[in-house]
Amino acid sequence: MNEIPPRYNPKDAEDKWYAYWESKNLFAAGANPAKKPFCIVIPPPNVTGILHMGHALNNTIQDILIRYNRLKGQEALWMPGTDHAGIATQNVVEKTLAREGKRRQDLGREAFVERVWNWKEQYGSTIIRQLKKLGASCDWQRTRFTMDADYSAAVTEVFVRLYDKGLIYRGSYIINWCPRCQTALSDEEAAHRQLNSNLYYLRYPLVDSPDHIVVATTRPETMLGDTAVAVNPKDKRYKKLIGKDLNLPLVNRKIKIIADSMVDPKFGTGCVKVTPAHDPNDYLMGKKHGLEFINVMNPDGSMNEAAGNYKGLDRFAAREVILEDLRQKGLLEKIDPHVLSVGHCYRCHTIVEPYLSKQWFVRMKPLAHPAIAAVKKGEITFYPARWKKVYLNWMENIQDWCISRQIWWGHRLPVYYCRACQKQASESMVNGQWSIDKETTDAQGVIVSQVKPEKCPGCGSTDIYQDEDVLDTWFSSWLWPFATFYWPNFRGQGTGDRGQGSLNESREEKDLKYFYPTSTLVTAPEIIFFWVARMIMAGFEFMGGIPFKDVYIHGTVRDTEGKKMSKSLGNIIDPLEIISDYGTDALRFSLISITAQGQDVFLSKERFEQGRNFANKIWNASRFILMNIEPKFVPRDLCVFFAKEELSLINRWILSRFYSVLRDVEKSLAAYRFNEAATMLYTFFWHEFCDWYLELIKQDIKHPHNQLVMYKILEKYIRALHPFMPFITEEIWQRLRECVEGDKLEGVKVSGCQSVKVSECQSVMEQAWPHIQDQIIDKKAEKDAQAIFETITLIRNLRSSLDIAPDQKVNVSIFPRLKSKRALLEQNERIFKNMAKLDSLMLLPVNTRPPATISAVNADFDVYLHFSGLLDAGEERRKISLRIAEIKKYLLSKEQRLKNQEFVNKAPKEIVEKELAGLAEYKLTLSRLEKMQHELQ
RNA sequence: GGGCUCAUAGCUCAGUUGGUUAGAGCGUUGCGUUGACAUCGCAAAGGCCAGAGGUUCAAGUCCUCUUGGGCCCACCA
Repeated sequence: MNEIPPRYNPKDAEDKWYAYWESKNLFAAGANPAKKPFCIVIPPPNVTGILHMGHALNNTIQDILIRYNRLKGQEALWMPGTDHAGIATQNVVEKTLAREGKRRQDLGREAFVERVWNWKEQYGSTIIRQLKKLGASCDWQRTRFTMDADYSAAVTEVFVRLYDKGLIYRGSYIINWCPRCQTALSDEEAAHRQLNSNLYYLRYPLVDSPDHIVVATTRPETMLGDTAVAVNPKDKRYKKLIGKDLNLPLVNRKIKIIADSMVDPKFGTGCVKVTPAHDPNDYLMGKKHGLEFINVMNPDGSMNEAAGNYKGLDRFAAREVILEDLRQKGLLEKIDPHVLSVGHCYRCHTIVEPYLSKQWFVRMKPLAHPAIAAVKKGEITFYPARWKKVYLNWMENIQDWCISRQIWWGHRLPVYYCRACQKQASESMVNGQWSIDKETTDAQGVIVSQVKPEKCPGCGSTDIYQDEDVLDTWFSSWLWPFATFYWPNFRGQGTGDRGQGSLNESREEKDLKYFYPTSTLVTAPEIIFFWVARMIMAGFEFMGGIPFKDVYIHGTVRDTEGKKMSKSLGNIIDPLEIISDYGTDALRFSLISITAQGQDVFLSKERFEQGRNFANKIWNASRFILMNIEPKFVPRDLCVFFAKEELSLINRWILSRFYSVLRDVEKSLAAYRFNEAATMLYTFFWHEFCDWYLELIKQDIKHPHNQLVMYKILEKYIRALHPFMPFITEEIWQRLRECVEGDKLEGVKVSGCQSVKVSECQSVMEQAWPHIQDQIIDKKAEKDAQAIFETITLIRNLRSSLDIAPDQKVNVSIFPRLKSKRALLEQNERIFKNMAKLDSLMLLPVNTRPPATISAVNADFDVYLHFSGLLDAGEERRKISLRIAEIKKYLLSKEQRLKNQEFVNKAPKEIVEKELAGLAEYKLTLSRLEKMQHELQ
């Protein structure tokens, strides 16, 4: 046999097997009526994306689900792709332009977009390559991009349909404006953060009186756009001032004092300056009271003409100058420190400005309705369940969605205008149909059409131009679960090769029918509003039903301080570096085993050592087995073998343990408790299979029973571990296959529904997840073996307390307290001798301490270790009385419990019986200990 | 203002519907390296489960409050 190195080298295995899987097309999936579908759509990473720990966690979870369900015999499709990420990508390309000293305006729109495409072609697949390094088993041939022609067509069609239904409208409102990106943002894109700021108290003089009133504001620069001051109508302090005129300082504009119940008399001075063009509340008041809307800022955040002397100053510079000017005029009453939460652009972190502008919106309430009902009814389940509440709370208070962006990279709105008649047109048109009443506020003269109209349907002019804006990136992402299947304009005709159905049905259409709704969506909590909620709404609106059944929300990856890992904080741990240092499997396993359901993950580099060490352990155990498999070994069918042969306790024990663990792993995976599944697999392999089983059979490794069982457990275990650690399991599986080549391996090939010999499988990926064999689970064997192991540990403990060298043999006498346990010792004498390094094991006929021994007891046995030298009787007595005190404590608690009539009456029978059995056991142990102590007197 | 979440061993965290003596990894202590593995083995030490009440035969687990972290939402001038 080939030499196997004593250390697992991930680099050797990873690229090799990934290429192998791809070359065998093992990730591909398609409509297959013979199987049940299992589908996950990837949360499409930004094309500008670089793999970070959040991706690593997110995609590891998805890959585990996909690989697990694939092994379980489902048609498992993991749909991959990337997101064009409008603002983010535009920013990246603008930065590269800046290095050449250019701005996008220097190139012009067309050339700039061309440039972004070039950038995408060159760098856009970085994240895909990195996902492959992670082992992601996506069906890469299906890789989609949200700006692909087909996908864009879906986006356009959705816009037109919603407009046609009256669910999209254009209007002037206060939106979140990023002065750096110079675009509108949705409410979700303006991330609120606490800021230590000030509350400025300004004096506004009354026109007909020497008095003034005081307003409190956090943004004094907006006072230039004030067109009123509002007080609460019930506020006695100001009642008589309502309707009076004020002289707005610095601007010398006459503004009125108005009354509005929106004003909170308890905040500040109870007087609010009203700036309808720069604040959402003021906007509402402005509408209500017919105030003037004065915009004092340019799109870049500098002050405009309306700001008079302050024109050209940046908003924050203007703030300082205005405050100083007010101070000099004695109009700045005071400044109080004030904490407030301020919106920041989620792409560039600039403070957003509430800004009045004309934008496009989606009316959300009608869309939300079925999406709320679906989650309430349990059609969609959130894991962990608490996110359901968060989702519902948001959905029930949903606001209209601002979808237009003033950038260049993205899907352009399918909205056109006629230069010749736009001013006159009073109607809007959708796809050639004029409609009059759209309930839209500001849509006159609008032509909404999937393709650019050749001439104006109103006046016949050909002077038609398209709206400059593009759509919010999420306006394309929300279609991801079905637009990735080429909805609604399926391409090919009758090309489906696996499914049945109409000949005219394209392969894509069949796939969509087969895989939709998808199975599970795996994502992070911060995406629930951006994406999850909107996908559910889009699912109902366009597909008539839910887009996925389960939503698994995992935690956020943080550093050891609890801070979110981010490049700007400089606290990232690069997954690729971990892969390079420890291997992909180590990265995956470590990540998954520390991610309790939905809890945030606090990461340090050391955490990955556990995964690396585990991989190495698996490697060496496999190496040991491969080195010890007999050349003529035939891997017979385990179940047949088990039924026919009389197996030793140890073999029955490990087989039972394997299937017990497997059952628990399945349960945990079904409940999305990945860490639990990983930990169970880890503990079983390391601490049961390696520490005990392999050590136990070492002496007799050529025995055919041991040969078969060790081989079978390893081979099955490898299959069960594969979803978690795909590379090392493939490497070992291939070596096992090689080692028993020519023989019929047990198992069922996954593809197709026919049973196929494993020897025909070319990868562990084609194998089936091990089938649980209930008849092999043997709780009695597990308990007996446990008793033996505990006793061996007890003897080792005694040896250790006497500093007996590990290789020095000793003699032990044991008294079994119950006759029924005697056979355990007799039949497994060899095990004791090997594992505890015994010269002899004597079974005591009577319970009397042999001379020159130290003792210990457990639930079943009294153990005496013979040694040469003098017994320190005092020390021995001390040990025993400690133990007696301990046992008495337990005994007492049990006695009290059992004395309690209510416990006996109300507790379930099994619990009471357990307590009774425990009581008897402790009594027996106690009497033994007391006798021992007596003998020592 | 509303909601969520966390507090368990020196550190980082598990602990499913309440049920014997609360677990893991790392770290610590002692012993051990000619054949699977020192990325290892054997043995050990280490916990009033944040605090206070309550429900229950039974609470780390359920309820209420308190203290101290973290997060999210809201039209906090």
